[in-house]
Amino acid sequence: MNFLTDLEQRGLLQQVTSPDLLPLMAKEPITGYCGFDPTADSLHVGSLLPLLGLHRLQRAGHRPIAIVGGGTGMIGDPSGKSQERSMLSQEQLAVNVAGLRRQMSRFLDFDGPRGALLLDNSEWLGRLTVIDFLRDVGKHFSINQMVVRDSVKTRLETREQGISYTEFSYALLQAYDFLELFDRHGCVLQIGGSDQWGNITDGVDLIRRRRNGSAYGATMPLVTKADGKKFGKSEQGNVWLAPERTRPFTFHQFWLNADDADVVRYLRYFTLLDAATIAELAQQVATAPQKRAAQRRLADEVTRLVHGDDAVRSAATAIAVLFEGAPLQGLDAETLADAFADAPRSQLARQQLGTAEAGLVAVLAQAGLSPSKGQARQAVESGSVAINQTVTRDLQRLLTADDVIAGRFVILRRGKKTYHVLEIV
RNA sequence: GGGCGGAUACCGAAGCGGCCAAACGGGCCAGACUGUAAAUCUGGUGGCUCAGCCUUCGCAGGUUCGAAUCCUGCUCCGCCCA
Repeated sequence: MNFLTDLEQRGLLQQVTSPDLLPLMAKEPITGYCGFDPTADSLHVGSLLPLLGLHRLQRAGHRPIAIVGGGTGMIGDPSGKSQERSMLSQEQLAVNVAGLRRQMSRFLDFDGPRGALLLDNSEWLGRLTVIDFLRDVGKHFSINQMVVRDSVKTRLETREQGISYTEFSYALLQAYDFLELFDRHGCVLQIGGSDQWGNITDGVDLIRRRRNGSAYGATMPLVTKADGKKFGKSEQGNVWLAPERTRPFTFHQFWLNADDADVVRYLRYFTLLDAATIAELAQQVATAPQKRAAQRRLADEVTRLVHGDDAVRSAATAIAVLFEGAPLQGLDAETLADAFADAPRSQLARQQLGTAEAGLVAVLAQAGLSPSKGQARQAVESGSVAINQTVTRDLQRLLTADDVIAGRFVILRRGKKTYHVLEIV
């Protein structure tokens, strides 16, 4: 399917710079790019949209280029930021760039005639001299126009924060990136979030002025939530793509917990499922919301894209155990450790089993499941504490060898979903 | 500089000599319900060796059998007057 039509049908097309782009892309394969800021060593779910954008571009027969902004990352994009960015050190930047490259490579196919490219713009920005930049790029930009741009204007209006000359110049560097890619790789398209519109059109304009060339831009909408909260946050904070930062299970849960009002849109945005499949799932949201078929599919699909099949299977096991009352006893140590990978863990000496040190109340407090023994006691009395998924209200309960499963674990739970893994050593 | 009012548990806010670990509301935790949801209802919310004991009501000292409550000094915060 045509790239733009696909985006449009998914509600992913916010703006396009020119109607000429659609026929152009229908006629021949083109090269398009998207840039990613290395502000951290991992992307988060918000970046999935542009990343999948490149993936869809490639699927539609075009060549994608992903840029990791090693150069622009040293400057900081003022778009959508209410205050001046703190500068990253060179070393941190290098670490971040490497992290992003690793993640992005999952989404792109680097082989073949339309193999993707993964570039770092410090390659050319690092070589650019100030004088050349001011003459060749700066000359084409009007301060008058730049100061009325929202990203700049809001910062100019807030007197305390203001904007530095450095960040003010960011748009020019991004425009220069586009020009460079146009020259080197014949890249004629830039995609990005809707907050990138201004930066993208700057590039398009620069290419026209310097090369008399035609280049295009397309933006995708900001992801919103029906309840008005910010997308991409879980209770633990940002949802990252890096498994070290956000465990695959937590990642899976993030999508599984999508609101009914959001889930169909997310299926269109974040999966590669076709329209018919999504329509069918939408039907199920309407008729049998309690089954959450759409949420399950969404979570599985996105987790598969980001973490692979194994992560989807592990998540299924963990869900069965954590929420659906599947027996723990049959599980081997590895599966068990995996299912509870997110849970904090502590250790208990095997010889303490059956002694006062292994008293349930004491262990709960020590493990941090309850802030104090007094509260641990209340939790036990109220029936909110379970050992290996079995509720006990016995304040005198001692953990014994019989409680140890898979040879070395005791799974403690307080409330519905606060777990702690006690490892017997 | 002078006058007045205030400082209470995570937050807001009652209490003004014993019945105060401290009303009430919010938040948070848990239980029921449920779709691992929302709403609702119920319970809990200083610590412990828990029918008892210990430490808390801005800080330090005092009066009293007994103080969050009275007195003195100090710190900070509001308002009013110079």
